[in-house]
Amino acid sequence: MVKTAKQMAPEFRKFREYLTQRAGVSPEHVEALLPSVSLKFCKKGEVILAQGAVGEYIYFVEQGLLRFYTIDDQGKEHILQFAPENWWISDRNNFNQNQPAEFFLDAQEDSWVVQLNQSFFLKASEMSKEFRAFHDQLLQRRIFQLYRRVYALIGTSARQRYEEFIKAYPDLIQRVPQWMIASYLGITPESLSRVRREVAGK
Amino acid sequence: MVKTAKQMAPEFRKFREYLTQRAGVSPEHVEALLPSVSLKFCKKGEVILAQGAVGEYIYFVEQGLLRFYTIDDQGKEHILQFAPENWWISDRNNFNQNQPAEFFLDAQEDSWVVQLNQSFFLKASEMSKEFRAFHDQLLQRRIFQLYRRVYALIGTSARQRYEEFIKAYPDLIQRVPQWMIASYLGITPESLSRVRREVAGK
DNA sequence: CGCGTGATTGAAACCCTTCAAGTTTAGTGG
DNA sequence: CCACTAAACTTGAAGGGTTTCAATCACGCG
Repeated sequence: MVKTAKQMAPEFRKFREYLTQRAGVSPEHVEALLPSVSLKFCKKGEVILAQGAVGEYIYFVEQGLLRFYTIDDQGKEHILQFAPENWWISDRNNFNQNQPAEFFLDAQEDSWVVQLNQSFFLKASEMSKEFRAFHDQLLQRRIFQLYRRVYALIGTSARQRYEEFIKAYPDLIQRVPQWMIASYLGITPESLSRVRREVAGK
Repeated sequence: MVKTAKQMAPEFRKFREYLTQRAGVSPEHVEALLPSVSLKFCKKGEVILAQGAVGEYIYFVEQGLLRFYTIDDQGKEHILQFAPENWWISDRNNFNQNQPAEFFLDAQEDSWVVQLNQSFFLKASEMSKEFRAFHDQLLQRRIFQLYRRVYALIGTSARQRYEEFIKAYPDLIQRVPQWMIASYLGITPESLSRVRREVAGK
């Protein structure tokens, strides 16, 4: 139930851990940075950033699952990214240029997110060489991941993409409805259903 | 002719301009950084980085046009990115993790490229706050551009993708053969030919 | 229990690919 | 500068993968 989840506010547990363990930021630096970020609870289905809005945050997922997507002229959703725990997500164009957001961001599960604004990144980069290097690598890995996805879309079949997906994100197939995975893969739910039957019976 | 182009070595003209004008790096900082980069001439068709190789550079295109692509099991090329003048390109996974490159990089025209290694980026970030901020934005813009491309691939038709392409990169259609544009768009050369006829006669 | 959402299945249609042939264009050597 | 050749582009016909539309089934939740 929603209230329950909300009562158990995670108090930046994962975020703290992430910064120290993965990014290598010293605990002192982390504590110095925490005052300038805020924690937000998002109920399942809540739209965090809407296309056309001007937001000011990048989000880090403490708990739960976000969904980054767009809606085309025919009203069809196209999912660009899932963001489970320990992921960063935002409409980066919006964030950096104060342009209206091109994509939507909403909560696929009840979630806790850390909201980070420009000044957090400026301060963190100023303060910690480790953060700087880590953040740089984070962006580069995302670029790389996206090139792989582009290749999958231009170079492989729906079936191959599905098989890669379940290998890469085995947990997600438990957590999101099939039609969203189809959307992520760039096919219809019907096609995914057929692909799955084919894959199962081999 | 090759020799001629080589004789006219551009001596970091665009690179210098780029760092001062676009990245906002001070001329003194630029001059301090230049000794640690090198200029390389690439003959049309030359493979700069091959899949499986371990490279150490990120490239900035002074002059010419590079092509970033992969080759699938059936020997078919899939172009992930064109890099004309003033573009940065590399197999970033390879660069950062010293992993074997997953993609190929070659010269589509006789080109001059600036080779930048890890230490350049470390020094530049150390030295110039402007470079740091700019490089960060550069990566974020690339991420954004790639999300757009993913959307185009999962959400729009071959025809729409082609029309977007000529709007976004009008110069490239003059400079690369049609079959490469088809490859970039994720369709066959035959399909692109038909799409073009359709678009022309409307 | 009934309703809504998600998953499956079938049949027809569609977009794009494949394969094969023909045409145009561009590059090279004489 | 022409002739020759290879590469690129176009066109057609057939085939395949995926979509669309419609109907049915399964399930969780009030």
